[in-house]
Amino acid sequence: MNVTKALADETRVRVLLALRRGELCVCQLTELFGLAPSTVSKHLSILFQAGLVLSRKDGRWIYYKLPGKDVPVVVREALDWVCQSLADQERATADAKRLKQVLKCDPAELCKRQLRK
Amino acid sequence: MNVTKALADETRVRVLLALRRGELCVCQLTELFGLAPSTVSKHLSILFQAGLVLSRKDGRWIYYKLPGKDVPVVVREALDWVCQSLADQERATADAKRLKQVLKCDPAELCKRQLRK
DNA sequence: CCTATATTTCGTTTTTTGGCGAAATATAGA
DNA sequence: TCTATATTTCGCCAAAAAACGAAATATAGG
Repeated sequence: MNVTKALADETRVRVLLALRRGELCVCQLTELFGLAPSTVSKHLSILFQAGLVLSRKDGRWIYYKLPGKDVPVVVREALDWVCQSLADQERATADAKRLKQVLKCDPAELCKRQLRK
Repeated sequence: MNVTKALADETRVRVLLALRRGELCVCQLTELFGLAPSTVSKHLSILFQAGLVLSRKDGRWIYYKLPGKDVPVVVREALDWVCQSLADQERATADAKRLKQVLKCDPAELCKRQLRK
């Protein structure tokens, strides 16, 4: 719905930057940020409503990714801005590093780990 | 400080769009939005901290304006995005119309009117 | 058709933000 | 220097947003 409000939360910007590498499922993002799955899910739904991400269901997993070129100009420009201007901030670099570790794990393993908490 | 948070509030985006025409003082913006002077002042300080506006003191009046080209890329791109993508929304057009009326009044008159409330 | 499990939805609590009015600050002009 | 006044700062309250855990939903695989 509202793009500016969707971008206001730091976690949501971090999600967008993490998705530059390619699609990720909820448990991978949950692991990356160290938040509760329900919290991450909420953030994703806000990004989705704003048109800033797309989702794809694959069995029990739901993958989120950045949209292609066929989106409203507001969304396209917003994403370009985030990716170009906010990408080289401290937090983003740390996330990129941590994401590499997360990607080494099988999503199923991540989910089990999260259940234990 | 934080550009995304500064853009999250609708009033603050309206301020930026109103400033496209040129500088405005606090009482003019106060009149335009129908909010308390202290509220408008707070919004302006948030925009200022984010680097999205500049201010100039002229006697008892303080004028705010959009910055020129010599600002960080994050700020420049954000402003371009707001002005290009958010300018033609219903709210913005109504504001532009109302702003013309406000500009007809002497700032001193506006301030007196606001004191009476 | 069960069971396990990935994600979402819901209800609640905590934190953040936006709003106002009153008081403080600063400046113009008598 | 005194007064009027444009803006900001401060303290408070209400509304919005973020976080969590528990319960609900949906699907894979026995």
